[in-house]
Amino acid sequence: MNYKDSFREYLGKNGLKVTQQREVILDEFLAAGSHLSTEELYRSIREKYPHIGYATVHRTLKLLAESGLAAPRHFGDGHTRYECSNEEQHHDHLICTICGAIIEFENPGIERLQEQVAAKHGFVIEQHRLEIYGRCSSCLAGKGKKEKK
Amino acid sequence: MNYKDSFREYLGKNGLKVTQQREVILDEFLAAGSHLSTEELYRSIREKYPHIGYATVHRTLKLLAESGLAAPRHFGDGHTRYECSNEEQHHDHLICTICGAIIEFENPGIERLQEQVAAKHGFVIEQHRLEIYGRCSSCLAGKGKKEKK
DNA sequence: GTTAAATTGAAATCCAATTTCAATTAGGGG
DNA sequence: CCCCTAATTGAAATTGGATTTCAATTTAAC
Repeated sequence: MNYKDSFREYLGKNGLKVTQQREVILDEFLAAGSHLSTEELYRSIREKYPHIGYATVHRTLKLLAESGLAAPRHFGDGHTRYECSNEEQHHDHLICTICGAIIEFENPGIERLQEQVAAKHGFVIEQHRLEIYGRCSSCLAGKGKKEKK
Repeated sequence: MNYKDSFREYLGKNGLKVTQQREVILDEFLAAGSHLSTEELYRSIREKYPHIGYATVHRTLKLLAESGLAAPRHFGDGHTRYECSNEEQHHDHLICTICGAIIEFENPGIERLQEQVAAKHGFVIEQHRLEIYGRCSSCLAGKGKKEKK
């Protein structure tokens, strides 16, 4: 089942309605690269659909998160960003402190060690967050390539 | 050199002044357990020193962070928390989603794997943040032990 | 002691997130 | 297809922690 159907199903099961705005916002969310902030997605949508308000974008992103189709992230710039929860596998992030690029990665070895650490403290893991901040290869090579993410 | 002297040295080198408030706030910050929010530290200080304002606590914590004596953390409850940067070794956190307890841990193996991941992407690490959220042993055992951190 | 520069603290401001509320829309029932 | 009620929308207002403003005060160099 695709994203649109999943979202419609979630809405239906919860007595919520399928609206034009929600459809548009989901489409644009999927079309835009991941890790967009509410503000960025709103600006992007406003170009084609000037009648859609910021509050609706905000609320729809929260709905997507509740439905499990999107996941909120915080990378320290004060803006909540959302990414698609497409992959079944958990992933973490490399964030460039120069250009803001965000690279996803997976590492089962790290996950395994985390489980060991948790077990040692009698902890049961619900979720985790690993963010590595530094300089990406582009910024290290030609400084000034100013990739805007 | 102890914390107080380190802080005084930092202040001196930067043309800043050693004030009673800054001394008190550093003392209380060191005395209180780590991971206190600005608000929590302010409340704690206010009992003994009602004349010290929130803004001063806030500014002093930022100064401590700039001087390298404290490090700001964000654990998702919307409050900035500060911890002592005493240990030379980097550490990460286990956070209980029930009682809010925060446990520090170190794991060189995880650090090593992070370096490998970064290298694979041509990334140079500046810092990282690993937070593991879950249920601590106390909360798993006697539910209701309501440890308030 | 004098004095300029730094600091303080109460209040104001900032700003993203969130909520309010009147007008509009979805969609089940008839 | 129309009605009707609950859900939704969007502009504006509100929230809340972080930060700044600014007049009064304090530090510390001279």
